[in-house]
Amino acid sequence: MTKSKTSCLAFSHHDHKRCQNKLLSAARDLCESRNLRLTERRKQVLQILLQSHQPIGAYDILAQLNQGQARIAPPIVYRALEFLLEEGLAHRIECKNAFIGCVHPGHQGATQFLICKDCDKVAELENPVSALQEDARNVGFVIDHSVVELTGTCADCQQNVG
Amino acid sequence: MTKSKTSCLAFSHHDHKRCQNKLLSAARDLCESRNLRLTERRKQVLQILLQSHQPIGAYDILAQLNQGQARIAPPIVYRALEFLLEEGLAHRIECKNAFIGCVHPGHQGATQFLICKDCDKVAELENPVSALQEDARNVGFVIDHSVVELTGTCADCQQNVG
DNA sequence: AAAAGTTACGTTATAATATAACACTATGAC
DNA sequence: GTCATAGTGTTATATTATAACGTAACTTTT
Ligand SMILES: [Zn+2]
Ligand SMILES: [Zn+2]
Ligand SMILES: [Zn+2]
Ligand SMILES: [Zn+2]
Repeated sequence: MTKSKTSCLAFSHHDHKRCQNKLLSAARDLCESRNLRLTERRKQVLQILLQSHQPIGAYDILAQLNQGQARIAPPIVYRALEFLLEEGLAHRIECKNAFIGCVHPGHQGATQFLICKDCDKVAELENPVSALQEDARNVGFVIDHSVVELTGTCADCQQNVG
Repeated sequence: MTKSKTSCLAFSHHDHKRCQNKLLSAARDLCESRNLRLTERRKQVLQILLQSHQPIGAYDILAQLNQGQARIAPPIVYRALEFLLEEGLAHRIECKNAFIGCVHPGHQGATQFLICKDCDKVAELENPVSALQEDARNVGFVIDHSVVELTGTCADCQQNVG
């Protein structure tokens, strides 16, 4: 019960400013502990990802970075994203070609996403996909990476419409 | 056991020519029963998708269609794909931006894919993602569409390497 | 069968997403 | 300081996808 709530951060009302700060600081700690550099660029991109629990496209990130007089190019964004994805500080939402900040940085194992098609918020779960894993094992398939993206309507949005 | 084997067509040695013919003919039946037109174009694209159990990109499909003197353009392919996806005769593999023929046309419900990163073959399963569905229900999320793509190494490819 | 309505196809142009290749700069190790 | 490496910046281009508009083909109605 408590677990579910925690996992579904995106769909529960919370102090998001605190949420952002906590995640940013967790990212700093994680990088320090792994002897990696959370450079200014990487931090900028992570902060943009953490602005909301909605995924954002690489070119939208780029646009935000270029809001001032800066004129940087796509590779800069993609490289920062590459770093964040590798370290598990962000995730790629395949069905949207977009990216989102990880809400439990440092976690091990696979992640699943609940994507609301109405408010566009994305919640991150951490269940084992047990039945599938068993099926895979039965046919001798060794899972390396999983993409589990469930699109639908979150509780809030159901109320607002129906 | 038998179920698993059937589901994992892509990873089991089989008479693929027969497999193709069966699936094409199933597609014809399905369209007829739904009063839909499996036009020449749509059939062409489906046949290309059914050439193998590996996903293929829209532009590769286009290239095949343009092998003769034909010079058709992307929208034609995307429209045929749209039709096939809507009718469940093909699937989109999100993590590859590619498409694959459905191996059990007419099936109801969600599908999961096992994607071998070595031979690139894709098997289609039909399990309910029960644990996840329960989690979703617990937070009041109503699932509409699911993307489940497990990338790894198939049994054959494990032998060939390790 | 002509007219009208609808679905599918074709073409052009362009949008949106992503990467290759190469040069420059900062950082850490010695 | 020199060197090696990792990170950034820039240009150009590849890859994937769709908007917009016109034509052709099938269906339904009359
Ligand atoms: Zn938050
Ligand atoms: Zn919602
Ligand atoms: Zn086959
Ligand atoms: Zn394989």
